[in-house]
Amino acid sequence: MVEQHLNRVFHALSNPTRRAILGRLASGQTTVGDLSRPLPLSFAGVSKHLGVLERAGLVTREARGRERVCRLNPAALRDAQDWLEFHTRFWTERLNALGALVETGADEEGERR
Amino acid sequence: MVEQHLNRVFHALSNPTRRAILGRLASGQTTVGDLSRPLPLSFAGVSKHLGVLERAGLVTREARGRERVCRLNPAALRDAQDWLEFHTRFWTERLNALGALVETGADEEGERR
DNA sequence: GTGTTGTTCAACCATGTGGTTGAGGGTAGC
DNA sequence: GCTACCCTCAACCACATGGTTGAACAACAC
Repeated sequence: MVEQHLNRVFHALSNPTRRAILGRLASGQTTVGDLSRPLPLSFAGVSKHLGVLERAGLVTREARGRERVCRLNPAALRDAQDWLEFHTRFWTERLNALGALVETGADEEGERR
Repeated sequence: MVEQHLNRVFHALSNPTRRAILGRLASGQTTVGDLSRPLPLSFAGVSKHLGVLERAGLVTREARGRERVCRLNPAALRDAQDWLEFHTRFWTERLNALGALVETGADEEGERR
């Protein structure tokens, strides 16, 4: 269900630490260790954040020896971006149309009473 | 601070009820009552959600008599959309570049060890 | 005035979140 | 084998979230 996916992606993005992790990952794949080194967080804390990002489909973790290599998956942002793009465009057009209506004397408020 | 704003917007969008409210609001301004009527939620519950959306700057509430009229503010989506657009583009380009590197025999993994 | 309606607020509850610590499982190095 | 390292998991804590109910307030209707 796409709704569920949107929930997860938006929630994942709502945390600055997780956005930082994504930013870090954008400059290349890394291990969990490298990822957590600069963060003011415990190892396990970072691992939890990665879990959230992974459940949202934004990153993948893959075992390589005793390390875990983390990679970005930009495709997972697609749904969220589509949602935002559609709605900003749609809303803006609607609001412009309403503005035009008001200017011509019609009263939009009647629509909802 | 834009970080703070992103937190709030993404968090506001991470809830399906709130996205439904936004969708409903896209077809015209409404009162809190009209908004909560079709939702399987108490009046106060909807009011709380509106508080979250308002703090994120996504909607505005304005008193009109004893009612509160809710309106969309599409501009507040701008930051979130910009963030997403920049990152999807940036990530995708990076990943394509890495793919090209790998194909030419260079090993990107050396970058982070 | 009284009563009704629209809305918020405060208090509460269950659950989720972001963080910690400590234990433990694999893997690498010797 | 042993030890050291990378990482996850389970348990815990404080606090936020999403929901409820009931009280309160402001404005309309009479």
